[in-house]
Amino acid sequence: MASRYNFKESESKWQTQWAEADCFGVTEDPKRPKYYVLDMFPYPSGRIHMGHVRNYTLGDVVARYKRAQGFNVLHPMGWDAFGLPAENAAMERGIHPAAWTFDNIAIMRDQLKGMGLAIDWKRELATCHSGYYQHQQALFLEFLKHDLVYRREAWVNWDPVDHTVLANEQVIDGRGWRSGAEVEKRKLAQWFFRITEFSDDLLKALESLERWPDKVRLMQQKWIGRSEGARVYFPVCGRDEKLEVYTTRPDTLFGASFCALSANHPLAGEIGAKDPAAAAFIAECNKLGTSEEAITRAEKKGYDTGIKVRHPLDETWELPLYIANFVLMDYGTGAIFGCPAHDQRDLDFARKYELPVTPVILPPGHEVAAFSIQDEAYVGPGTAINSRFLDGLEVDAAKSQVIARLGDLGAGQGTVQFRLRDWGASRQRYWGCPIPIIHCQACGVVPVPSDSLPVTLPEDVSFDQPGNPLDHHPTWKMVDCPSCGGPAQRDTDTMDTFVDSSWYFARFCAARSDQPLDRAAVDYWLPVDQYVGGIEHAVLHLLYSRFFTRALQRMGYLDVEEPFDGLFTQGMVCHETYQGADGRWLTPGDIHAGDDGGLVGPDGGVVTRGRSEKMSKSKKNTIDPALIIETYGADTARWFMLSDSPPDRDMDWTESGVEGAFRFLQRLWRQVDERIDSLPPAGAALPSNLSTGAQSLRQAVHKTIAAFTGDLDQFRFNRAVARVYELSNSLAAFRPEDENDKWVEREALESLVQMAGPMVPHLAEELWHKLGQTGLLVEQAWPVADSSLIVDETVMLAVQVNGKKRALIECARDLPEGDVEAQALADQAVRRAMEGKPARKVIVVKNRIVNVVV
RNA sequence: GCGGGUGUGGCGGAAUUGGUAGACGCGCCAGACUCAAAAUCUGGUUCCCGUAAGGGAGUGGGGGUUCGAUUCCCUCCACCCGCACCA
Repeated sequence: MASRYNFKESESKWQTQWAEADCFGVTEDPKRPKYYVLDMFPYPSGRIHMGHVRNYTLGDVVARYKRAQGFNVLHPMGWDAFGLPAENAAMERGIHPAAWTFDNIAIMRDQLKGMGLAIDWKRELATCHSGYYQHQQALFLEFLKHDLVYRREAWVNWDPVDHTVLANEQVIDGRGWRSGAEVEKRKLAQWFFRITEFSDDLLKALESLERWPDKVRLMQQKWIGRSEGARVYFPVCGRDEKLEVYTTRPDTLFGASFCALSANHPLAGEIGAKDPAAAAFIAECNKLGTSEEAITRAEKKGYDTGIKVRHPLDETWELPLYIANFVLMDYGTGAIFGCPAHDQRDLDFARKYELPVTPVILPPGHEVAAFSIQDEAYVGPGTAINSRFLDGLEVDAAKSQVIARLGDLGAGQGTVQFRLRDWGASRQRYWGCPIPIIHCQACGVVPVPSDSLPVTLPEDVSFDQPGNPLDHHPTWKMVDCPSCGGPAQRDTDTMDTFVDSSWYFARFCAARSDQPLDRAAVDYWLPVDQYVGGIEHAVLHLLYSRFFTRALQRMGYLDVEEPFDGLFTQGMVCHETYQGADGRWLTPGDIHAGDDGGLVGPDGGVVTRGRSEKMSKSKKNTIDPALIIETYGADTARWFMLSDSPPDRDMDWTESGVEGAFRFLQRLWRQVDERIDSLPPAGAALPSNLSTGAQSLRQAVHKTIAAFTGDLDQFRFNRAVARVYELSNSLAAFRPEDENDKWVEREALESLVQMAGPMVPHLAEELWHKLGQTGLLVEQAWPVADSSLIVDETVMLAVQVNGKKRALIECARDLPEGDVEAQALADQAVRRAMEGKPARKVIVVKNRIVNVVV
């Protein structure tokens, strides 16, 4: 009687053995090729969710596979542990953020260990630990020394209820995500990382990231947003001042009919100071929501300042100067010239304020006299008209001509403009890395001396009033100036948590070093060979990390430009959604099948089945991985994660799918269990005289090894899983004819177990030992296919007549074309389909297909 | 609005990158085992006509290139994602 696989016993047993043998602990070894596999480290929110399970299963397959291939594999884990939820927990439940965070880490660490991940836990780190952030503070001061971080006044999103700055991502439809208050724009002194120093580099190097998804590269490219154009200076009438404007269309300069300032432009501020109506308009602009709809719905509005500016190429030509709500302070110079004929916004604005619309670019095939602008601006190519010395030139030629002329006159020059802005990293929060700066009335900004690091967070803080707890703390910020000894104050802001995650991959190389980075270790391990995580970090985290790596290289901390050589972005884990009659979301655990085949809720009410969506608390369609692991085991969860859906696509979590995965693992166990007593011993030599059935099973084994290996290399895990099923099916159908044949059964079973190893490591380890092997499977080299076995001697060729398949013929591999053609034409079904007509043409594709054209 | 992606049986998906469409799994159907159920095993399962042999249609719709198209081109539709007043 076949017994069953006891996953509970087995999983904890092997986890213990791997840990005791320190299988996954690594050190630098220059003699061996290294492979650094990194999974995006989790935020310790409380418990692991299915997204983590998918992410870490994918990374673990790579880590274990590369390890079996002989690489020295670094696969670490840590905690992205600073952030708002900890402060929210403190406010809502009165738990200290540190206690909440460390409790969560303890729970989640156990959960991850229960997944059987091949991780070097000795390198574990948490960004909220002073042992980590002290080095971050040291790096910050290095950045400051190298002028890669600086302080300036900046417009920020201000939540007037919570008294704090919000990141752009925390502003939803113009309102603070927590308070719901309308966000205002305020000017505050903030620390900025000089990411724009590397704009060009960051953009150009995207091309070299061949093992990144195109999608991510494209998103970063758009985000960096390089454009070529010109700075143009418009003299302001009655002032000894010039208005600087950025444009990508200097060729349309003679079509200008106005200039416009952003409401936050310094000149607008000056004007507002004297002109109450202007001030009111500016205030209105600043209140305007930043949400999508607010922007698309907002009417183009302007305020005529009454001031005139002179055209840079004609001092007799005066243009009105407006303050306009659609001009962004963040882009270019915060001021534009308007050319209504060739820009839709400018056209809308010109129509509203009855400004002239002069076409200066003539579309190909049009006559000057017959061409005019109606409701749509013309943005296409053409030749310059109404443009004096530019007339007749194509757009590109006109651009370079006008830039040359502007240069001669000192009225402008060609420039490259980026959309990317410096990274504002100050946060008015408690649970983050303190900025190691002291503000002294006498000395100004003074860095905290390195021997005074770390600047640790005070533990006795209260969250009972809005705003920054560090600022409210009675004593923490009060210090003596390190420079003059006078009374001074600490910077009470903390760093954006994206700073924490911008260098953790490098810290993992020597996680206990007393320096931020250990040069020998980073030189050995970096770059990360395979990074695995969600697409949601396509821009922010992945761009910041690329910037940090460049900055660290410049400062001599490491010598790579790109942190992540290969990037894989996994899809989301989805589940069906359920709603009760009252419209409330119901959790899958409360749903069961009714008698009539429909779904019934907890109270017996009717349940509507909704579309499958990303698992989320709000839709209540989450499945707790802990429950799955408890019921089916970690290997089942891992196996199901890898089956069916390609890893980069969203997948559906279904109960029946999990059960299917569980069934297969049990079947694999049975296949070994039922045969083990009659198998030859482990290590026995290949016998001669195998039956044809055994020979073809051997072929199947080696073909599978070759294909499976290729699939793993390409992240095609779902296909790799299917190949294991196929081989398992072949083995199940196999009947050995004699003792020799049983050698092949052993070979098939051992190969199956080895291939399954990276995916379902506990079961595979168990079976490996059941098969009589003595060492650990994780120490076993990856199987290699015998190339002489993966080529068939005969092939099945499809024969088409006029493109329709009519027959299958079996031929010797590489049979000459003439022989193949003869065999095809002799086939009964082919002849019937040809209806006695002669073949006009016969196409033979070697070892693949024959097409007869009649 | 701009950019990108996806679309194949009841479902998840496969198809050697222009060469036998539907591998593998889920589900379903039938059978075996069982007093029975579960588990397991065997067979079947794109649709239509046909008892069958066989035939026809078929990869979101329409058109094209080709001996041959899920794959390439044009066009339309649906859904998803990213960016969004970027001058």
